[in-house]
Amino acid sequence: MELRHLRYFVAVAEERHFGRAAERLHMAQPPLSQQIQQLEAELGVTLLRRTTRKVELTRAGAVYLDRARAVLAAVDDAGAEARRVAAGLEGRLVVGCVGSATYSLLPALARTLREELPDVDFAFRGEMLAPDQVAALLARTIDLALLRPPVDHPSVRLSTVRRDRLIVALPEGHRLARRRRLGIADLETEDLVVHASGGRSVMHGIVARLCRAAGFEPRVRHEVSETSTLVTFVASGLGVAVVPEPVAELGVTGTVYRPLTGEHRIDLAAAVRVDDDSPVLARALAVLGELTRQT
Amino acid sequence: MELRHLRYFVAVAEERHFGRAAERLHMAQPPLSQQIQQLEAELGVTLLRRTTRKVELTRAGAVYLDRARAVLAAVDDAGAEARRVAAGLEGRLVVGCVGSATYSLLPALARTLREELPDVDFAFRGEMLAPDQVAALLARTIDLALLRPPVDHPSVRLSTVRRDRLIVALPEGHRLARRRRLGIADLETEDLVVHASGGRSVMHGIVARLCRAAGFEPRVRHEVSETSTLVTFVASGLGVAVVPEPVAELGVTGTVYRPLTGEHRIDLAAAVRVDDDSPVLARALAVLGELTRQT
DNA sequence: TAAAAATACTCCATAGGTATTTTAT
DNA sequence: ATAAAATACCTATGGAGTATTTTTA
Repeated sequence: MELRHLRYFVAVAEERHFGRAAERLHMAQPPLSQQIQQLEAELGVTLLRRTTRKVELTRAGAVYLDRARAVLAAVDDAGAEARRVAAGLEGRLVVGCVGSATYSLLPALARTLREELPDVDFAFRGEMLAPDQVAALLARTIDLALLRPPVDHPSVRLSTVRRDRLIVALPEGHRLARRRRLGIADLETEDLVVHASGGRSVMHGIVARLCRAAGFEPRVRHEVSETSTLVTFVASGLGVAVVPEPVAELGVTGTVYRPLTGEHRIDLAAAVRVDDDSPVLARALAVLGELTRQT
Repeated sequence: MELRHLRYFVAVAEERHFGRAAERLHMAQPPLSQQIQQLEAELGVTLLRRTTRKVELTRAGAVYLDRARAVLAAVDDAGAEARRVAAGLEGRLVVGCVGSATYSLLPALARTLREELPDVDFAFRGEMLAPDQVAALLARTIDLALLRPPVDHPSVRLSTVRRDRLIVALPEGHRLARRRRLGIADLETEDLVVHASGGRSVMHGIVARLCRAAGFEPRVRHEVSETSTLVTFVASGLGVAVVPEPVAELGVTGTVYRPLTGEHRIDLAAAVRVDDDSPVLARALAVLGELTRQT
C-alpha cells in the first residue's frame, strides 16, 4: 500500500463520484477505479458501495476515511517539523554559564532566545565553573557553555563573546572607596573574597597571578562558590574582591565598585562541542553574537 | 512522496547502513540510496549524515524517524480498524425497546451484547412506544427497535423475536386472584390500567379489541406511560391489567399474575431500517436470535 | 586500501491513459 | 436512455537491477 491509495480514496470519498475525483486528481477515471479496488483488496474490506447512480461510504469506509485523512496530515506535519528542526526553529538546548555572567548576560540571552526562537526548549544553568562546564559539555548535559578561558580540550571549540574589564568590589565606606581608581598594589593589605578553590575557578587563578606579578601573596580570607555570595560577603565588610565588570550590575546594596588600573581584562567565551551540528545551536550562537554586538 | 519512502528511511535509520537496510528490504543498495535522496530532496531536509564509514541521523532525521514510524503504524492500524468495523466487531448501535420487554429481554440482551462484542459502543433506550421507535429508526436515532407489531412502513423490516402469552396482573388479595386462570369476560366489571393513549400503544389497542370481541367496552380507569408504573398502579389496587407474560418478571411486590385463557399472544419483533447494512447490526441480530433460541 | 555510498545505465513492472462494455436507474 | 463505474488493452514513467566510480577513514 502507498500514500497514493489513501489520497485517491480520500478524493473519491469526498467527491462521492469517481469521475469528479479523477478530475480533481488530474487523472483518468479507470486507473482511479483500479487503485481503489487495489486498496480494498489489500485491506480485505469494501470501503465504498457504488452503483452507477451514487457512491457511498460503508461504515468501515467512513472509519478508514478518518484515519486516512489523519495519516496524510501526519505525513505533511512530519515534513514540516523536520524542516523546522533543520532550520533550528525547534529543538532543545541547555546553556551553562559561569557565575560572573549569570546575572547579566544569561538573563538577557534567555530573554532574547525565547523571543527569537519560541519553539525551542531552552534550559539555563548558571553559576557553573569552567571545568564543570567542559565536563557537562562532553557529557552532553549542556550544549553551550559560557565560561572563562582557557579551555584546552580537542572536543571543545571556543569563541570569544566579549572581554570584561576587571574592577574591585568594596564595601560601602571602605577606605579605598574614596579613590577614583585602584591598582593591584592597593590590595596587598586587604582581605580578599574569592571564588571556589582547588584552582577550579579561573577568576581565582587570575587574581592570584595578578597579585604575585605585583610582588605579593594575596590574603585570601573567604572562598565562596557563587558570585552572588561573593558580592554579599563584600557588602558585609568581610573583604574586597576583584571581579569582572558585569558583576557590578548585580546591584547589591552596600557595595561600590572601582576600576582597576592597567587595563586588566578577562575573556568570556562560548564553548561548544566541535562535532555538534545542531541547527538550534547555530541559531543560538547567532543570537548570542547579535546580543553582544549590541552592547 | 509515498509510504515506500518512509519504509526505506526507517530501515536505513535503524540499520545505520544502506547495504544492510537494502538487504532487509529485499532490494539492491543503489535504488535505496536514490529513494532516500528523493525523500530528502522533497522534504528539503538532510535526514542522514553519511560517510563511507558510518551513517547517522541528523537531528531533523531523528525527529522524522519518530514521525515516520508513527505514520506507518497508523496506516496498519487504520486497516485493522476498518476490518474490525467491517466484521461488526467495532462500531456503535442504539437499541430501542418497548416497555413490556424493557425489564426482561433488554437487560439480558445488553449483557450478552456487551460480552460478545466488547468493542461495540451500545446504547439502550427502554419504554419506547412502537410508533416512536419507528420514527426513531427513520430518524437514525436508534438502529434496532424491539417493538410490538404491526408496523407497516416500506423502510422498516420486521422479524419476530418471540410470541408472548398474555396474562392478567392483579393486586394481591384481589377477588380474581383466587382463580387459577381468567377469561377476558372476567374483566368486564374490573377497572383497567392500560398503556398510553391516542392509540399509540399497541397493547392498549389489543386489550380494547379483546374486550370488544367479548362483547363489552373496557373500563379504562388509568393510563400510564411506563410498564413499571402500570404494575405499580396494579399493586396499589387501582385496577387490573392485561400484560405480556415477561412483565411478571419485574417482580413488583403486591402483584400477582394469572394466565388468560384462549391462547392470546402478542408478537415481539425486531425492527431495522431496510437499507441498514451495518455489520454491527447484523452481529447484534445474530446475538438476539441466539438469546431467544435459548429461552 | 578497503568498505560503503553514490553514479551511470538498463530494464521491466505497473501506474496511468484510451477505448469500450456493463450496469443500474 | 443515460450516466457512471468497470473492464480490456496499451503506453511510458520511474522504480529497481547491474556495473562502476567516488569517497573517506
